[in-house]
Amino acid sequence: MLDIKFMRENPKLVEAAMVQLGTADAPVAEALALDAQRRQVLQKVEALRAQRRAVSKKIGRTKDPVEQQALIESTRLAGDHLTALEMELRQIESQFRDAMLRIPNLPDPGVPVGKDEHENVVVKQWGEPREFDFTVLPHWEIGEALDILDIRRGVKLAGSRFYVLKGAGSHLQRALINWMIDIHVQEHGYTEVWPPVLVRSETLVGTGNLPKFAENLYHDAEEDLWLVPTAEVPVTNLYRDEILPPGSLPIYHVAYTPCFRREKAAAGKDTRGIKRVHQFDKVEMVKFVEPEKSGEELMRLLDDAEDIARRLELPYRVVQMCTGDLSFTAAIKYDVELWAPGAGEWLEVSSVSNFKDFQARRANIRYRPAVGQPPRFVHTLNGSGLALPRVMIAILENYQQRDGSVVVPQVLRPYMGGLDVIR
RNA sequence: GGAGGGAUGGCCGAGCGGACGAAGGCAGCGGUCUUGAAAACCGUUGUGGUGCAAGCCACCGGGGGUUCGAAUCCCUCUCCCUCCGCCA
Repeated sequence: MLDIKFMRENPKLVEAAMVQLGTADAPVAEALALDAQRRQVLQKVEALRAQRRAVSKKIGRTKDPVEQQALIESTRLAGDHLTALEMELRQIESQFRDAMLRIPNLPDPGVPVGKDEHENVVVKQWGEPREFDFTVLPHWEIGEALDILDIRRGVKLAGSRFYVLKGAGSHLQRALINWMIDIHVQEHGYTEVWPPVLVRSETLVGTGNLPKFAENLYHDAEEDLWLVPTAEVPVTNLYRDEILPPGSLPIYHVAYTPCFRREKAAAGKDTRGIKRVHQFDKVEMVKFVEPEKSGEELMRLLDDAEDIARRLELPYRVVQMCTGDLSFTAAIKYDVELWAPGAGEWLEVSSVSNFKDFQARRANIRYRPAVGQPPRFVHTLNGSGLALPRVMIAILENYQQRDGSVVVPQVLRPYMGGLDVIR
């Protein structure tokens, strides 16, 4: 959520930002009009309430029953008027809030301006794609041949875009999760969290997934609970409606969760393999920091994600999103992409964003800089560290050998009982 | 799932229709005293909205209602506790 005061003072700037984001349909003008209306009605309501309070106090003090009755009669009509106005105010406020919740975050001034993903900027590349002296296979062929990935049976159980890992495939996944969390906790300074993966609507509003992106989420109507699309949702909301005491920041959390995405919009895209599925696993990093620090914290968060790719010795590149490809909530965002030789493409395995105070406003997450000082909104950031199925794809495709076996990355071997080759 | 009891400021806890943004205690902060500290004493301490400002308004778990007036009465939701049932 944007700061309404900032919007009032800089309407042109906000409108211009919406054009850059390619979301000129965002209800900025509507929100501003509702805000003006809201304040107008609010002033009337407050004046009437002040008046009512004064009369009521007088009624309480009046001893003479006749005089008291006269006062009650005189103010009854004003009361009805007030009730009507209050109802109007409530309606305006709810419309106002709804409009505010549908306006995206403003891009950081440093974000390259661009129309869509074609204008994203590759800012870094690490590692050399391996040269193969045999025909490289895509991960689904490698996985099926080794009997560690069973897509057909996954589909039997749950439908398209579901899969089953088996034997060393399952073990590799478990190893990756444990190893990644250990690195982030022991070497990057994060505190581990194991949150619920079913959450309430308010939780999803806090991170910006609702109200706008309900169609991408799984929802249990009976209990009104939602399956999280990422650990970002429960972990960011950990401190919703709280004022963190002085000295609390920065807070770094890392969490593993399964992630659930309906991806209705993506039907028909990336249908082969496990690149785009409805349920996947992910290790996610979330930071809560002071506003002045979020810029540098973003770069460190990005490096923490890259570090995982480097340790796995997987070639990767870092791409900065242009304005047109920025997510709804991010002010600035980088993707880490692993090279997948089998499919011949770069796979997004991490999306590292600074949301500044956008989520903090929605979720009402504040901190007190020092005793006696007023609270301020924190800045939130997050990044995958990393998304499992695509790391799995990259490992299978990069580490494949002529005979169909797959070498286990050095760093994972202690987590796989010393196994060095899956065959 | 069934029966009952609760939710008040950072914490504990009073208030059950008007004098309550809310007694009292604790904690915190400032001060007096002290070589320093403790004790004692005095003072002070919530969040937000709105307005140029003085100020005004809102908030006693959330939302709605009754009333001239609600922390207090009614409805509803959420959460917590006790007992029974069920359960990995």
